Amino acid sequence: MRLSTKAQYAVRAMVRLNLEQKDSPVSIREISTHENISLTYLEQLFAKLRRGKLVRSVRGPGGGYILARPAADIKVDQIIDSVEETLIPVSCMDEFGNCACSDQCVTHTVWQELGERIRGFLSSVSIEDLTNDARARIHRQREEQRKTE
Amino acid sequence: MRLSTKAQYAVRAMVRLNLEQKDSPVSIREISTHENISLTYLEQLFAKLRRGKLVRSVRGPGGGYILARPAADIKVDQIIDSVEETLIPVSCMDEFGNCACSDQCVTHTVWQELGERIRGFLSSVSIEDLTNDARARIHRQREEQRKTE
DNA sequence: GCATTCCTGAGCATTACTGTCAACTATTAA
DNA sequence: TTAATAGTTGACAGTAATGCTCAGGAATGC
Repeated sequence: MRLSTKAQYAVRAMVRLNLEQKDSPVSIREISTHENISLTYLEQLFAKLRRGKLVRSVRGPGGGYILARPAADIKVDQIIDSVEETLIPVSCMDEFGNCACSDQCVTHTVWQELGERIRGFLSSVSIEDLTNDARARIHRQREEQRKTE
Repeated sequence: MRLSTKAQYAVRAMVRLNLEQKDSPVSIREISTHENISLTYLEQLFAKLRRGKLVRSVRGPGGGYILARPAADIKVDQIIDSVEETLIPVSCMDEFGNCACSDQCVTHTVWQELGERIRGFLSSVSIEDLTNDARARIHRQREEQRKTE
């Protein structure tokens, strides 16, 4: 029951993009350095994020990526959808809860409800939330570092 | 974000065990037929369920497995734990929410909370619940079949 | 003792994941 | 126009996990 690193990377990259984004686009290289993710792999992920209309690309010198919408309007479940990771916990079921099993699954209900809870939670969390959270954590760590010095 | 079939099989097998269990033990063969799961594979799963103290085994002719506790006291998360599937969505985090990442994960919070929600939900669902649910579904299907005849 | 059932460990094919590589296209500064 | 920057695409390969089989062994009831 693990999220693929692809999905994790995508969320981290989006948060980082929002952290670094001021007025100008943020290059993939910058995100790669900060998050320690392979540059070529990030290219793949951002292609998908662009197709999912979560980011826009700016080409040419000084180019990079920018969020396509305000960070508060981008939810974690949308990011995961964009990189084509499913949030449905079993493979015999589609997104509407229909089950492909020939005879009735005796366990249908749990998985359906579980999927709904997972999506429900992830659709309630925005990039903005996570960015604020990250800022607070970075701040706290600096404070503690100062104390020990 | 898929549950392994191992975990799904284990839950289905437990529900089936409760469905078929009257006074005498239920053999793996019986469960295999009903749930259409390979017999030898089920043997592996039941070995783990036994180690997890969710079932007890009775050897010899007429033997099989019985639930180690009342069905209402066996929760789905315990079954999944027994077959060694994790409910933590990311690999850098342990069950207490401690993160192994060298620099701080900017996305730590979501995954931790998501994991807690998943476990919270699955620990609220018992084998008894699922069995009742399965009985109701079987009943409903029979009714509909009668109508179309 | 013999059939039935559980028990155990080794092994193996397939798939999915993670990432690299190489070539290409688009945009812009100079 | 040309060089530089940056994104775009598709093929592919190594690794790890998954899902499952097989071959035997051990306990038990009749």
